[in-house]
Order: sequence, then C-alpha cells, then structure tokens
Amino acid sequence: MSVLSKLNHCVVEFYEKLSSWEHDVVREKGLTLPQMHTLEVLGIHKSMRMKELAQRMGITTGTLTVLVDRLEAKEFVYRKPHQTDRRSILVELTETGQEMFEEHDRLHLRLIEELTSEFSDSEKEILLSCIDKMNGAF
Amino acid sequence: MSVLSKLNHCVVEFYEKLSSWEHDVVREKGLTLPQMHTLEVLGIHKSMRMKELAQRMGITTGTLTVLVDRLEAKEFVYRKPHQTDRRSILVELTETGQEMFEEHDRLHLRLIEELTSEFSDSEKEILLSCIDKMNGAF
DNA sequence: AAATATAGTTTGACAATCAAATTAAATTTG
DNA sequence: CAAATTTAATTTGATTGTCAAACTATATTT
Repeated sequence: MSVLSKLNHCVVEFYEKLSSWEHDVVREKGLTLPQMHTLEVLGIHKSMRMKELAQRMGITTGTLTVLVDRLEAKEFVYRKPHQTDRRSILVELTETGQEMFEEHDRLHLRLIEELTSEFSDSEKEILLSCIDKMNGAF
Repeated sequence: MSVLSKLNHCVVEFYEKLSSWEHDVVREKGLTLPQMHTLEVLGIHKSMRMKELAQRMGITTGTLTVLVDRLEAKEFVYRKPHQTDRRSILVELTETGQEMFEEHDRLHLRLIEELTSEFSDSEKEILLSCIDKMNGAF
C-alpha cells in the first residue's frame, strides 16, 4: 500500500475522530455541531458576509439563515449591515459568542497539545507547514 | 503566535475545507454526508456492530438505526446477525456499497494527491507518521 | 431605463439528531 | 439457578439541519 493511500485513510480516520471529539465537547455546552462550527469560523476569521460564511462552511445560504437565527436568539452572534452593499449582511460574534469561542478554542488547543505531545519540535513545524500548504492548495 | 496555536487553527481550517469538498462530491451521487461517511467507515474498517459504528462516528445508536435503514433501502449496506451475541447486529457493505465506497475513495485519494503534489517524499512520510501518531493518541 | 445578476430570506419537504422509553438478550449476583 | 442488572438495538416525539426553488431587495450591466 502506497504512502498516499495510507495518508488518505489516515486523514479520513483523523477527521472521524475529530468529529467525534467535537461532538462530545459541544453537546456539553448546549450547542449543536453546526452552531459551534459557525462560532469557530467567525472566531478565526472575524466578521463575514452570509454568502461567504455559507461557502466556507459548505452549506447553502438558506440553511445558514436559520442557523444564524438560532445563534442570534442565543445571543452568540449578531447581524449588522454591510457598509457599502446594502444587500449584504455581516455576521459577527457578540461578546458572549467570543467567550464561547475562546473557551472552545482552548479545549481544541489542549487536544492538539495532547495529540502532539510526543512530537519533536521539527515534526511539529513540518506538520504545520504541510497542513498549511494543503489548505492553500484546496 | 505559537506553533501549536497555528497548528490548531490550521487543523480547524483543514477540517472545514475537507467538509466542504466532501459535501459537494457526495451530493452529486445522491447521498448525504452522514450516509457517505457511514460507507467510508465501513469501507475502511469492514463489518462493524451498530454500537461500535455509532461510537466511531460520534452519533447515538438511535440516529444510526435510521441512517442504516436508509442505506439498507438504497442497498448499500445490509444487516447480519452477530455470531455469538444475539443482541448485536453487524453492518456490512453490499457489493454496490463497496463500489460506491471505492469510487469515492478514489476521488479522495486524488484530492490528497493534489494537495500534496508539491511535497517531498520525506514530507509525505513525516505527515503520514504524524497523523498516524495523532490517531493513536486520540 | 430595462434587463440581468447577486445577497439574503422564506417555504415546503425530507434527513439527521437527541434523549428517553422499549424490547430482547447477556451478564452478574444473591 | 433465578432475579436483578447491564447492554445492544429499535422506536418515539421533538428539534435542528438541509436542500432546492421561489421571492424580495439591491447592484451591476447593457
């Protein structure tokens, strides 16, 4: 079996495990996976238009509308008008949303720390550069 | 910003992009994301008990029951009794399911090939060993 | 100015999801 | 061994996520 085949299946397995972990962590906070995912994207990329956010998350804007409705009801995000394009709407984290994101992000970081605890510094650097390059190539 | 923080966000971004890609690819085959995900897990790990499969996918067995019902209706998987434990049920890919999985897996492999096309052999090896170790540490 | 395109929302239908209740089989315990 | 407990899967009822298609309002193109 080639390195690439193995890599392929390892990636799938990693994705699977990450999903599972995320799922458990998120449930405890009373959020769903897509809701937390939205907070994560907004936390990392700051305010974003509905269209852009939907594309990034791989869902339709119709789906996102109700998702954001619910997050807005829970006061984790808010909509604000776009400066120059009145068709567009910007979504942003509220202060509560930002805190929720940061709390989750710390858990995430701790997970990554644990998973890479046996890695050498150079392994960590190479891993980072590989994933970064893959993100760029998508 | 530390290497680990960057790695953390890179992983989130990679996850996001992979989800998005998967989503688009899967829709074209008339399957949903969770359905294809089920096929993927079964394709890689072969037959599995409901309980085990649910845990691996991070969903409840209740959710999995209906998921498997739908996949069984589409003839991609089938249930068969467990040899020694009559409470348990094994889920397996049918021949059609296996073909669907393999077709999807080839696309997946091609994606990984593209994403790593600029990598040196040693980078690929290190990336593989890192992800493999992370999977083991989960 | 009219036609076309784009951003977001709404609608209707279906799928995914959970927690809790249920059923059936296995395991433990008195 | 028989009763109690645990475990595997399903069912049920309610909520959420999801899409495609229709719709509204604003921008852009012709």
